[in-house]
Amino acid sequence: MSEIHITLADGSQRSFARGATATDVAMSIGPRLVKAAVAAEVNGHEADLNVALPDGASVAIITGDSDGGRHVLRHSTSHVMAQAVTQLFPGAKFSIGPAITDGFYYDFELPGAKTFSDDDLVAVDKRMREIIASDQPFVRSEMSIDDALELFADQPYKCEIIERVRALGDAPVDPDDDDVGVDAGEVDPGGTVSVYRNTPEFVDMCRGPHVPSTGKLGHFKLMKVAGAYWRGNEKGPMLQRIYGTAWDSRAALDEHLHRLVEAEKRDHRRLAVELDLLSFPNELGGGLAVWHPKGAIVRKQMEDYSRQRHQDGGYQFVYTPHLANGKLFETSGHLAWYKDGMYPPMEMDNGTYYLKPMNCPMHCLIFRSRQRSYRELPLRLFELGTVYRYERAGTLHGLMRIRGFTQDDSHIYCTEDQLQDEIASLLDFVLSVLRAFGFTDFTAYLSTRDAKKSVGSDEIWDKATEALREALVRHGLPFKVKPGDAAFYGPKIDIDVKDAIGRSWQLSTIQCDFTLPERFDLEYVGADNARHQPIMLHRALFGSIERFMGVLIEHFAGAFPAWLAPVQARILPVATAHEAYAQTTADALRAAGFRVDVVEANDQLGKRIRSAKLDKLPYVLVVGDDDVANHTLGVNPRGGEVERNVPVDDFVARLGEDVDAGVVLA
RNA sequence: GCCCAGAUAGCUCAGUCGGUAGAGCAUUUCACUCGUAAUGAAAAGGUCGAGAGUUCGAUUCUCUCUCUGGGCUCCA
Repeated sequence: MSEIHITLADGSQRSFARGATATDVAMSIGPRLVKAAVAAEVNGHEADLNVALPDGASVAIITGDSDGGRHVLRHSTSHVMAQAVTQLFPGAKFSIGPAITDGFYYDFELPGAKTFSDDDLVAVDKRMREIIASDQPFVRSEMSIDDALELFADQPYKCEIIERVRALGDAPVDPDDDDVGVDAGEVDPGGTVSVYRNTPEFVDMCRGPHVPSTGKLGHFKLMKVAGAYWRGNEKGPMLQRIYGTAWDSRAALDEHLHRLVEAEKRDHRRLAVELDLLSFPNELGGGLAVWHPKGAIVRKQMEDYSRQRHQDGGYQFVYTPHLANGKLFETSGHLAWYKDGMYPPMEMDNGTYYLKPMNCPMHCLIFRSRQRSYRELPLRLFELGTVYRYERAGTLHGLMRIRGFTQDDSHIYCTEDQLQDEIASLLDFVLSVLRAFGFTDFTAYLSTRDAKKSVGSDEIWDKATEALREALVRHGLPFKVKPGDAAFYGPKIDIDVKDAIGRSWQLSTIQCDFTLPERFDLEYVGADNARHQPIMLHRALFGSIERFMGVLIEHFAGAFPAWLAPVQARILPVATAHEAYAQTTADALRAAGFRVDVVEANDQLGKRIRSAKLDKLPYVLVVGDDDVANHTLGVNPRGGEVERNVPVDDFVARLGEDVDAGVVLA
């Protein structure tokens, strides 16, 4: 038999000479496909284009413009980078170099503990392009573990990976297991090791597949150098990581780089300064922000809305102090678990005080302040509570990760019977509030126990986890599980939202807690006149006001909807003669409840309009002779066309509608 | 906390191979009074992040610290 039969992706069958490869299959379809092909899927498994196909195989060609294809391009490019680095820095050890979202990285240890500089990056880039120009083949071979250990004898990280996989033996590899997942991509645990050789000198261990030759690559850019711990272990060696991005075409690469530039323009740290919303003065210390008047207006709108919704939702408002005796946090367990994350103690003559890192212990004290009846449950305590956490220096990030912040924090005490309903209605509440701020795309996560980082019995954890899971199922909100991601006191549901340019942010959290009620000896008198322990839910919708503000700034790119905008309309008199009318009109709009300012005619109109547009105001209003005569406005809406001769009353109604439309009480 | 890169006017940045600094925008003033994205002129604005060291002299070189950016780790 000299022919083999191949089934293509569309279901059709073709015959090829024995020994035919996926490249031959692609060639039989068309030359453009050959050019675009980077790998193949053979019987459901990714494979190199140039391996001989078995008879009867199902073959799909993977092209560079698919997700799988880009993955192959990126992974192959990372090999090229490793080769470039080992050429430029003889003696460099390389560890792992996977494809990641939008790109790839490779971790190195350079001889003499050298670190990469930006100049080195330029040199690496140049050498990579030489390697690509020389069109080296990626030649796959397989060998025994012992042979691989010998081949990589001078590459300790590779040897460590091989040894680890050998230690696993034939045990099935769980790609979600952090301890093996990284290595699993590099080595086949079946007892053999596959390697890809580009040159007599450069060979890397890899499961593949790869492009047939380096000539297929080239649309890449090295992005940055970073330190990264070997195997993610903080106690282990710090390797040098180079990140790059790679695409199937110049256009796709350029588009990606353009997206990065656009995302940078939305950066809340930049917009916060440009729009005069808030700042992070060095004098305050790291991770602490001050809110300027314009930012404070946005914040007040957020807070007012939040308070209104909580009031409507049956919450009771409370206030608690910013610091407390350390005994409180011993009782709660926070000192035992998070002392490093708390600001250091203040030794006073009557005890040791700490800034509060959480509001929950104080809310528990409120619950405990008197005997509680089952008739009071669910008891929902709400506070915009400001907390302080000493986040490690390297982790701070604008408003997103900050040391002093205010949570829209609530603790709900309820009976076991009420738990399901409470969580389910809470999910409705969360999504409804988030929708009011313009978010429509949500992802829920259920975080489960990490036995090493938690307190409480298995029974309690199981009960709490099931309650959350059941509520998610009942609610119909799709969710994913994050194993071991729970807080120390209980499992949680996190809600991520997608912003206007598709990035995900974790905002809301609902946490189930059997532990604090126990630690604080909380109890209520039930209908049976006996004492029972309530269950406690922790929840925040914004997460923190600061972080939510940061997300809003980036989501709206600083162009807040009318109900949130610090200035809703700016009136520009065409000339000084129109200023009195401008002021009168501004007063009328203010009387109608709007935030309006006037910029006098000291500069040209065009310049003032430009300035107002850069401030991203919802409306710019121009008033001249006609308007003074007719009690009208020129209306220049953000993102719309200029309208002339709009009666003031009409505009008042219109702005009112805009504002109302922003607060949909869904 | 770890690796790398930074910190110069309110903002964005240039510059000084060691001799105490400059632009644009913003601000103020003057002129212009203009109908939808940058009028012109002038003025003012900086102990060049902080401290120490080397030096006749440090914003510049060295060290430490603080803060920032990108990662890693962490995130109650």
